[in-house]
Amino acid sequence: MSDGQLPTRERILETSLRLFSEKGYLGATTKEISAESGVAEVTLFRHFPSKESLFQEVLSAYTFLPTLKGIMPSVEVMPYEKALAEIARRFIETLKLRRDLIKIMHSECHLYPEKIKSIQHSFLAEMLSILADFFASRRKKGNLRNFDEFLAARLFLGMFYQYFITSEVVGLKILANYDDDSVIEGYVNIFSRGTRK
Amino acid sequence: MSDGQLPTRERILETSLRLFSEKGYLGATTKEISAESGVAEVTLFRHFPSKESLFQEVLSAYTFLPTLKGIMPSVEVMPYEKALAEIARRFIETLKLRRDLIKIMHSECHLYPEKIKSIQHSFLAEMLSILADFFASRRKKGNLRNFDEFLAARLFLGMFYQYFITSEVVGLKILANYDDDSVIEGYVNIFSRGTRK
DNA sequence: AATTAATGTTAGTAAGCACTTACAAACGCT
DNA sequence: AGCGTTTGTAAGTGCTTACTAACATTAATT
Repeated sequence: MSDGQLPTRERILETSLRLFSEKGYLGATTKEISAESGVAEVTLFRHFPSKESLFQEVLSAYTFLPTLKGIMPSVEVMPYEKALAEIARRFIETLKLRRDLIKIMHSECHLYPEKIKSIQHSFLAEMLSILADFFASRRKKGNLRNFDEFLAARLFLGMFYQYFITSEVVGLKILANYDDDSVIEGYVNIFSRGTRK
Repeated sequence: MSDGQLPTRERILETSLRLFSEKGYLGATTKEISAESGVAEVTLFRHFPSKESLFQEVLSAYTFLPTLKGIMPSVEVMPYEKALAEIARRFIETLKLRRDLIKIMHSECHLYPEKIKSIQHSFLAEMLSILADFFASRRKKGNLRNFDEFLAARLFLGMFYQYFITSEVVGLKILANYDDDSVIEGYVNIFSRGTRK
């Protein structure tokens, strides 16, 4: 084959991300990780001094900084409900892209609390403040009634995050007959009526 | 001592519930479980033929059937928003009571997907239908506008479940300056305005 | 051609794991 | 007193784990 593969280190990191998310930290063994990476086990330990440091590096390597900031300008001109739907759509899209990492954080958050918590916290905090700012600017235009912006932001992100986790991570198809778009539409409809004047 | 302790089997189950929820299935060892139960390791294996069967029995023993059905009559006469707040309060209360079990299901749902999924599914499905009925009966009275009741029920439970998980299981105090009651009030306020006429 | 760096192979370590066997001690019941 | 049940102690099974040491191989660079 024409050697189109990643360097050893990245291959190990990618395989680790997948296996950790599938089997958890304890369930994924260094033997299996190295085998699936196509390297000898000793090579893994030459790149990462221990399994724990490998895990930490996986978390660091694939941290996703929220891309929500980038879409805010484009929804600026949309009507309120349409803007909310677009934000939700992009949010779910981002979550799906990082599904493996989210699975890890979802199932191993008790093992490495400080590391995972700081990742989740910085992610959530930035998202919340962006969204809270959005609500504040819409209120200035006179579209919204009075409510706590941070609480509303958390409610908004939380309801979609919960939808994502339940259907994509846990695999519970409790709303099997609805697709993403109709859930978004239904949720956003209730939320927007609950927040606008 | 005056022997005020549970029978051996129950003690092992209780300790297992705690340790599985703290360390996960793989992280909790039979040695530690038996030690913390105050029994010999061999006694554990005399009561439960394997670690896996012990885990299954923990899940079965502490399954909680939703007590939400019992509170619906009492909220019948309340005004809409007050009823929603009471339902949310009781829901969170129930979740807190079963925090350990929920932690297990939260972190081990990849290990025994079929068992855990069926527990979560039956729990969720019953909750959702109770709540959907509640919405339907309120609409008959002319209080509510038209919306999909199941979608709304899932939104309602989901937003509070997510709040519970984030603050109680993950330990993320992102809304640290709000207590349960003000979060309930804020969420319910938006939700009720979004669903009533 | 010689050197160097990255990797593979093989064989191992020590520890921990779920789980077992054999036997002794304590207990209630008749 | 005798008997059955439950438990504890002690020792050990075979397996897997994370991790290592010694040496051979490959490939690119000088």
